[in-house]
Amino acid sequence: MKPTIARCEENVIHEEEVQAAQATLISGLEATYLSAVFQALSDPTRLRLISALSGGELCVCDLAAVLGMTQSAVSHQLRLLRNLQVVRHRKAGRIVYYALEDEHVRLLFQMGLEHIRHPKGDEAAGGAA
Amino acid sequence: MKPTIARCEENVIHEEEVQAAQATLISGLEATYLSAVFQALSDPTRLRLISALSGGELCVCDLAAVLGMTQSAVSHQLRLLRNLQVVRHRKAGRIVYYALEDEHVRLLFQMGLEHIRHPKGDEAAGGAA
DNA sequence: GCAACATATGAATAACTGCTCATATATTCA
DNA sequence: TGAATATATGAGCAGTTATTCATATGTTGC
Repeated sequence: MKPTIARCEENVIHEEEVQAAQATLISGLEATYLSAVFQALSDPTRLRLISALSGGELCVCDLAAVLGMTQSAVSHQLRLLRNLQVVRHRKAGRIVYYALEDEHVRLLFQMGLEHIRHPKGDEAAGGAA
Repeated sequence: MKPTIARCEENVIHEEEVQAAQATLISGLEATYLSAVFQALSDPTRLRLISALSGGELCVCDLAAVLGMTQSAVSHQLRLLRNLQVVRHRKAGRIVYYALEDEHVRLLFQMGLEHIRHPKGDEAAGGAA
């Protein structure tokens, strides 16, 4: 980058910058793990579930009521979050209560929310609430 | 929740908890905006692009070389990131350089990476690098 | 033990997504 | 001006994803 010769030579402008980037590049495995975390947070329904649970434990039917969705749709999403260990659950008879389990997902959620609610000066205006 | 009567009455255990959750629940619009941010970060290729760009500006062909992917695949992803204003670009003749633009995406990326690399004690073991 | 209840699960489906392949577009150079 | 170069774009395609609908599973109470 910033080459004296603005020419992609063999599809690479400057071998040094490429190697420097590769040296610090996250690994394929890190990318896979990290993408799974963000993917958990990439669906509006799941975000709203996490938002509801951030106030404390709730059962499936209450979650369905809060979100205005069917029990089944909620259950499917909870299964996904459970498998990712974002949430934990406990049974009390027929009732199953869910709670947030993964603290760093909670932090990512809160940070993301804070940013869309209060964009900084250099932020794009895509997040005004 | 924590009801004396463990019975979902009309699909809601405790109307109070449901209303409390709804009062603080993120709106559908907030969920949509927030999910877009996390979705930008939910693909391994895009994460690796962001990782490469976090070290500084790079051109498309260098990015393709760094990631070991085709120019086309990289370009498509850059278009998406551009449209989300995660990256900005400048042209120097035929060469197009891309750089990270959205500071809060950068912070989310860094925080997420830090967490998978250094899980805390209460973290699930799904992120060990 | 059977009916009621709360939730989980599976199949289907429409919509979505990332990459390949081809080519359009913009820039440079002889 | 035409060829070469770097990148953007679009169609196609296989794989993925969220919800619906149906039903399986586990728990409770009479």
